[in-house]
Amino acid sequence: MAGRPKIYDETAILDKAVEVFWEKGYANATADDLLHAMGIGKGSFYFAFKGGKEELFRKSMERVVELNFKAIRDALATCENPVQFIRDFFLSLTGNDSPVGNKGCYFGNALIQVSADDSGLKIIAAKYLHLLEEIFTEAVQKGKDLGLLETQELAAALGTYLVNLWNGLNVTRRMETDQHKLAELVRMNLNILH
Amino acid sequence: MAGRPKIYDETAILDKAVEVFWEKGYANATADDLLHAMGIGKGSFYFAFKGGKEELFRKSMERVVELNFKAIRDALATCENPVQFIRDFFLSLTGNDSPVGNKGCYFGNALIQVSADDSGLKIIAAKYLHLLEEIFTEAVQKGKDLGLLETQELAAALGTYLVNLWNGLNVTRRMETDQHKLAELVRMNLNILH
DNA sequence: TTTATTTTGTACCAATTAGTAAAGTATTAT
DNA sequence: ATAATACTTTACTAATTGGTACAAAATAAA
Repeated sequence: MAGRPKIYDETAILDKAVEVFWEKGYANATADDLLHAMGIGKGSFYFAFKGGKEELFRKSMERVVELNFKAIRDALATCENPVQFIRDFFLSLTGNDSPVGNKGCYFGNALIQVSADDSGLKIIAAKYLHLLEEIFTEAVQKGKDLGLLETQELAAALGTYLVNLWNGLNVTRRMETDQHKLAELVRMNLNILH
Repeated sequence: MAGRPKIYDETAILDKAVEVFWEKGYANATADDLLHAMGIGKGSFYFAFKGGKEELFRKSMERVVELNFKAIRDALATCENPVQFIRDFFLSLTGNDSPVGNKGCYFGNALIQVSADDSGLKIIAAKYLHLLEEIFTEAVQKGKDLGLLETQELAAALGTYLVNLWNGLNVTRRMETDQHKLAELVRMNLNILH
């Protein structure tokens, strides 16, 4: 295999694209915004991402799953108290220093920002949110198996509950900056884990 | 006051604009889309809405509040069981025939779709979501006053809880089409009203 | 060194964007 | 009728959009 070598790191520029999409939203992020942030020219871009903006966004979603969801799943797999982990996870969302910030959920945003004709992207975003739901469900099941939960609710139902809480918080955070109210809101919701 | 009379009904074309914004999203709705749906020319449009798309959206938000939130508030004011009203309200969101459909919340959508530089619109959208929160809070307070609720939680905290549920459902509906799961999700959330 | 292969930079393009300018039309007040 | 006002139509513009074409450049293999 011969040929001129790439002068950029594929995942590095993908991370830059993620930043732009997350900050500006899918519809508002222009090709120029993205190219500038990625630091590559049009030729390189359309060579690497033949599908243009849509393909870039698809790959950026994969990257976000890789970076964020896998990390959560791994942490849950190794931690000894998955229920406490979930509590801490949601409470951390109420702070100013939240990893999510006020940028919201990458996939929830996508579901709302992507135009109707790009329904393929929406389906993928929904799929990844279902993955998050599964992660929550597994954590709850593990908590039950360990005898940390006495609730009669099914683990799957609680997984749905938690992904809905996640979806809600990512919107509510944008209308409500009072951290105490947010923390109180999370506390009330987490009462379901008993 | 003299002058050529308008040949269209101001609120009628506003309703058309609401449809387009709700269907396509703020960023994806082009001036052409809007003008075509409203059935007026550019001249008339920029005459009636000097601020262009942004002003149109601001007025469209007012219109949605007028049509939707005021109706909820009025219904709550006259109904005899506000708690049951809230239960019915949320359960109705889980059906296919939901008034919200899969278009989501006009204001939640706005918070996520509007670009960062249009922060004025976001502030207004957040304000209207706070209005919804107040409506929920009042309903809960009324339920408490009537002795329909024995919970120790404050009405305001429950109002926040309910607006967060609203925000969550409007996203979760887009990833989860199974109505039974949605109904179960709502049931679990409404257990907090006891 | 030549050739094949892969990547990059530049110039270009057609379509669409939001928005303006201005001439013309329909009405009321005088 | 005439003038003042309020609205509409049409044509235009300047900028930006995503995307393409293609020659030049950088490398590995022959």
